[in-house]
Amino acid sequence: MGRKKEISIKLTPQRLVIMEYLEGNMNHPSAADIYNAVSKKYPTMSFATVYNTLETLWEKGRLRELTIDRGKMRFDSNTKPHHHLICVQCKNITDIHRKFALKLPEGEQYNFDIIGIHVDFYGICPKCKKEKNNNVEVKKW
Amino acid sequence: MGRKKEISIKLTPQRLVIMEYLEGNMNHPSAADIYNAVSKKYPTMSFATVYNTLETLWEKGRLRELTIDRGKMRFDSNTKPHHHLICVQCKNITDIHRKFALKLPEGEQYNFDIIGIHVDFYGICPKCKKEKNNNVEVKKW
DNA sequence: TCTAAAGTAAGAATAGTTATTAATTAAAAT
DNA sequence: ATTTTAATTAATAACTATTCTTACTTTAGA
Ligand SMILES: [Mn+2]
Ligand SMILES: [Mn+2]
Ligand SMILES: [Zn+2]
Ligand SMILES: [Zn+2]
Repeated sequence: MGRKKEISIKLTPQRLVIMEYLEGNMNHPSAADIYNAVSKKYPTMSFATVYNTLETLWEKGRLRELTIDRGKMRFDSNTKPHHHLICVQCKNITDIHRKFALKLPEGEQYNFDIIGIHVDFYGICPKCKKEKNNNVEVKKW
Repeated sequence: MGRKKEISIKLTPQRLVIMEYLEGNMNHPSAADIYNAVSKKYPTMSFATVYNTLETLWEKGRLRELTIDRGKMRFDSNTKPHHHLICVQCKNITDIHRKFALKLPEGEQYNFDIIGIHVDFYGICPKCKKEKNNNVEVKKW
């Protein structure tokens, strides 16, 4: 199942600082999150380089792209198969590593070659439950 | 579980033609898909009206918004709880109505109020498997 | 029928992402 | 160690999807 390709890319300082930031990062950052963080360590970093590096890492199987968040991509350096718990209010994303028994129903219309299964749990996280602006409005999920 | 609110909105011709297009539509169209289709029946339709109507229908619980597709929202007029089978090549989305037994692991960090669970199966659909440009490149999933 | 609140259309504005290109650089070849 | 070259970077333009603004129009209730 592991389609991990050889990681043979030029090791530029820009790529190294981005990879260091992503290593073990559990926050599922957006491209802007990554740019803001790595700019501190490497001030001439450009947005294009962040996107290029993310693309390269994805191609090499070192990164997962999440389409969970409305309007922007989120990136996941945890490439082990896992699922997510998403707070619809603060958009926090938590990993769930339990494996679920999920089988497609039989049927000709389902004759897919399956390459991945993602389970998304949507809800309100404990932190958001506590806050006063709790019931203001939960928009868009 | 059904938080279906009263559908009390002004019945404008624009809304009626959009609702008619969505009624029973299994294609999970984007806003542009909807605009292109309803413009034929109602040529002065504007993009803003499409977005406004989709927003209203969503607020009334008559529409589900899918974040499955990179870069653009897809809309689902089937509001019954169900899951999806997504072709990573042609981006076709098929409904799966089987209900799966999915429980969050116990643990304080998982103390969410769960409001929805979505399972996404990713793969290559039968049609795309047949086509010659099959192995050109499967980008982005 | 009258009125007020709500909705529409056109287009400007914004956000996120991708494309372009000249200059730079990592790493392979000598 | 130097040269070579193909890959990478930074700046910024372009693009796509979505949201905002505003003057005008319309629905639905009084
Ligand atoms: Mn994750
Ligand atoms: Mn569906
Ligand atoms: Zn939260
Ligand atoms: Zn397909």
